[in-house]
Amino acid sequence: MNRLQSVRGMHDVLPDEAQLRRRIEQVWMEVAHGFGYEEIRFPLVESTELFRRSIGEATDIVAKEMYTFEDRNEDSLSLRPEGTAGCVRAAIQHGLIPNRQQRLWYLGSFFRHERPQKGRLRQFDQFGVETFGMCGPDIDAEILLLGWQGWQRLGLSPRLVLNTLGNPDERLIWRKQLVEYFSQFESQLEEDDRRRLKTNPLRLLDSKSKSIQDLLEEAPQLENLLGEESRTHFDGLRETLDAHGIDYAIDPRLVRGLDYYDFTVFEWVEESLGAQSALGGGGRYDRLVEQLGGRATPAAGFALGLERIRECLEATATTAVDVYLVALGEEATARMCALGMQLREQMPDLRIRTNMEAGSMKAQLRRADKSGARAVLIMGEEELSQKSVVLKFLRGPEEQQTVLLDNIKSALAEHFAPTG
RNA sequence: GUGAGCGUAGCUCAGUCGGUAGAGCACAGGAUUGUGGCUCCUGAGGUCGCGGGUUCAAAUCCCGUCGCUCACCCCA
Repeated sequence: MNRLQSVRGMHDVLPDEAQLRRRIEQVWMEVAHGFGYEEIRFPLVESTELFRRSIGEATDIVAKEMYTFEDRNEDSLSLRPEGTAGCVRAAIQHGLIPNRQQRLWYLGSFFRHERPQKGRLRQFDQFGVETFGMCGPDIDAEILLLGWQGWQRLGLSPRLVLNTLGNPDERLIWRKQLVEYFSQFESQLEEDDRRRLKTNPLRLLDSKSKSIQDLLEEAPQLENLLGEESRTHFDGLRETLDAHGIDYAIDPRLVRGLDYYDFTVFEWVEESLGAQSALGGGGRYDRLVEQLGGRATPAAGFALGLERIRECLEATATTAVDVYLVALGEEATARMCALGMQLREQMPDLRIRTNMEAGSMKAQLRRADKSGARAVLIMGEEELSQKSVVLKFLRGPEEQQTVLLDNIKSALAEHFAPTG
């Protein structure tokens, strides 16, 4: 019988790392909160149809990376591979969209059946924001400012890469020109690139193959096809970013792999991560709401890969408790347990760990030391009869003292100032 | 889906020419009875990823498989 293990590409998060993960999540939740965004939660499973219609049939995500299955009613369901589709579906279903502005954020797990590697898991966590009902470049700028504040608070400074994909008409023309251009060189193209030329020619732009990169030098540029609206939008976004002193680079080759983007697209990139270097990305998707059955509504958003962000941060986990409770003998153990409950009620910020499995004084103090506790309370026969407890400090020069049970709260309060 | 490298104790790793396993850290107990950390002693802990093959004998050689890592691909 094989030893049970987690499924491929789906990792456990152990206590050391969990703490850092929680910090990252907290930063983003607080930043979104501070911008007046509201939380939304939606299911991990949706009908497969939803993802086909939003992300696009031809994308790799839908074509070969989804966890798709039939349930007992023979309905085709899929584990969500990204957040935007489900968020939009939920917003439409509950009337969150028409005739108003909406700013939402979400946090959760997503699933893609890809070959795992650094920065790429089959189950991964994302934080994302989606906004509806605002068509100007100022909302594009706002979500970038929101992101910028998050990076600041985490002490990171990923490179912001920006591009515009124009409107669908402009893009269609560009796409045709690209296909024509690359078709001349079809015989020189590698198999992957030839396939892309057929199915998703825009993706040739970010191909890593040398031949493509060389050919791109002379390839038709979308910039030359952009109309008034597209230009004004992009310029407006850039002005706002400049006004806030936010650094960015324009990369005309940034296209992204989901079909629903228009106008603005962007990524935050941290090169040191290796091949999977995008910490997050997003853009504007003005057609998606209508495409999914809602009233036409402009929209913009982004998503961040929490595991990748974690990779950039040092684990400085401190799982230390504050106070460790040591007791000798049955009666003292029971009395100490009660004292612990009392103190947790009186001082809810304190982390108080009770010794289990008895053990000698030596063993208990050793566990206290390992727990990282700054102070320990000790109760034995003597203290029991005196209605007192020994307060001993493990980390500082303070002498240990015997404290009456009635005074223990104030004695602790002297050494553990309430935080936050 | 493709390619390369790697799977030995909880962790990091050693293991020669095939002769059925070791270290450090971590863990538990002790060094005169109720005081942690440092030191010393002792102990516990291993289906050598899994399955098959070759052999008198496999952690070691061969095949398969699962997993990890990195890259392609793709994206967060």
